Amino acid sequence: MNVVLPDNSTLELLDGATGLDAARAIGPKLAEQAVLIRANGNPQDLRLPLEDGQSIQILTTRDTSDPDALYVLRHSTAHLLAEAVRRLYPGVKVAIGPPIENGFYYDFDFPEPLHEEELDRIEAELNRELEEGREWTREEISRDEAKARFAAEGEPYKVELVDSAEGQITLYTQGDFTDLCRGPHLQNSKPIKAVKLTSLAGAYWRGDSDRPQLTRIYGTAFYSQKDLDAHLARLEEAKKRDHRRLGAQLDLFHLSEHSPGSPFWHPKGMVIWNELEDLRRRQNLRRGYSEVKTPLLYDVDTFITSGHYENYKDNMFFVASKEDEKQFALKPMNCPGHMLLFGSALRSYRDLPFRYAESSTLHRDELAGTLHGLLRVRHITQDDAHIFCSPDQIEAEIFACLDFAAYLYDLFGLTAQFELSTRPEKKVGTDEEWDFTEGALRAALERRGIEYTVNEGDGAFYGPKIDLHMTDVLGRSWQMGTIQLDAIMPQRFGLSYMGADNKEHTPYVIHRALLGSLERFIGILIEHYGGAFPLWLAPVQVRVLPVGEAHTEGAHAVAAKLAERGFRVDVGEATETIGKRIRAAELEKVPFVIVYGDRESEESLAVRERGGGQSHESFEDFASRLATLVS
RNA sequence: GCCGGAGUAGCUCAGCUGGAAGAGCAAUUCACUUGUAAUGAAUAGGCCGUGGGUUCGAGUCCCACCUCCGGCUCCA
Repeated sequence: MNVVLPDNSTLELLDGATGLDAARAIGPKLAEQAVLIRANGNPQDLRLPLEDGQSIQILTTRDTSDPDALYVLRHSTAHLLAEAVRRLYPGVKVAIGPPIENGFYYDFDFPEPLHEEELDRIEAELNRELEEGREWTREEISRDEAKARFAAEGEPYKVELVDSAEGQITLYTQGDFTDLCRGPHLQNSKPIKAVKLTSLAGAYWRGDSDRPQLTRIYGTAFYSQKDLDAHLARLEEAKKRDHRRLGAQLDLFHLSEHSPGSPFWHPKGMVIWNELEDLRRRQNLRRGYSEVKTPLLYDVDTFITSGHYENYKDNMFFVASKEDEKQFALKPMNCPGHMLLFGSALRSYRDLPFRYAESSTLHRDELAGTLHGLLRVRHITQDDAHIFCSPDQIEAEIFACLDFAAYLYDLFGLTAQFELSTRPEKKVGTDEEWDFTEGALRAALERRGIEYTVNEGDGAFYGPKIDLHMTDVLGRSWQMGTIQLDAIMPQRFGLSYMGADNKEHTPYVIHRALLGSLERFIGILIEHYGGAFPLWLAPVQVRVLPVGEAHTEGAHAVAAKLAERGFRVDVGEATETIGKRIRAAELEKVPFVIVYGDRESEESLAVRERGGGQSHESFEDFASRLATLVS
């Protein structure tokens, strides 16, 4: 048979030849260094046979940054970790250990709790295995045989995994450890040059919080120590951009134990907040939305009607009134308020769609362990809107939402990943309704040519949704915008409009937030810009520094003239050396610094840009340059 | 909520086997009057997260709680 090599040449092999055979046919050195084969683009174990006509690419220890090559390296390292743990902790049960982005993990059920300090000991044992060297062997066995084998070893998790595994059951063995595994794996442990166990965490078996919690050990591995060092250095750099660190450093916000999960916005943080609010208002106005304001507090009946009480009561804050028997709740979302608003008058099809916009304070009693700086809060502010429309208006409205989102994300140079979430188990409404709403969202994405992934069963209880996700500096994915199509809640609130046929019809509602939560969006922006905001968002846009006390008056005059033109400007008084004040401005990431001394005048200002560039220009030139930059 | 870790000055952190709470930066004052990333000196600043316990003696050891960090679960 023949296979095609990356240079398009053909390699002739015996029938049934494996990837390793192909490597050997090319050269012994290549065979030694081979870690994985890509057959028609798919990663495949070297031990598996090739097929006639396949195009193949052999990955070696030199493909140190190829994602597939790193995956196989880390997957094999995870198996070495399991071997080491089993040797050090008799009685431990092994669960599952896949490679992940930037590393791998392995889940164990330890007889005694494991503590972080013990990671060093495990890492040492793993390195000892590497020194001894390990070879992997692969075998295919029957399902029953595999179950019997793992049952005999006292590995109940593995037995369960065999039951749910699809296709041929394969085992990989190295040292005295055999694991149920689909592969692929390295030939031997020689390519593993650098290993680090990074952290310890609890993780529920099969991701189910009703099942036992296992101990997860995270680690990473590389083809060279240099790559590991670079990876760790990158992590350190990323931590410097962490919005929680920059938030304090730039004096934007803080969090307090007196109100966990609710940011205190400082004056400088509020500047950014208000710029985003202005942006939201301007764009909503331009796109036909109407600003509304609905209460923060509602009787519980409202949330029973909406269905939120049943689904989310554990995450709501309840409030008692001394005069009223009724119990109240702080709104965790705006939809019921907007439903009541729509239902407050008789509506005509001629007036549809209604686009109610409100950026209101919401409270959600999130579990303590899930709070995370600005990215997961209890006090949440969405740039929310609800569009009440007729069936024939749905498509155009969804298109408009997608375009609006694209406009906003482009403005910040952010790229979102789109996800379509479909009917969940706890859905309300009929399958026919869901077929319609899911179909409408899917069609909108496809007709706009947007790439998306599908999260089956991840929709809201009242409708499917398109979510826009962003990644933070440490690679964690967060939901930003969401566009949801709802056929259910308007029915539950008994909403209707009069149609052209003089009959009552139930409107559809599109729930949408595009920035998502203002808190979270600002958190993402802080990390995205590393605190160096573009001029229009910068809390202080220009700082004027008088060289000496004699220049104080002149500096204030320049500052006042800039403030008059609408720029955010302050003066760094001459109480310290000019060098120190410039340094402070750089650390605060102020976009422009004007040094004002004997040599300066309105005709010639000394302008320093963030990062160090210097120029001389007249006040008028500088002011018009700023005006261009913020527009 | 669950697993593991951490809470010492406004910030970043030291404080060993229990024996008189420290440094740098920031702040304040004084001197210097400054030219593009740190002038010098002095001063002030602490319920060592909170509550309980062990001890002659607790920042240090034990218990509970709170908050934060890394994950898991959850995220309308």
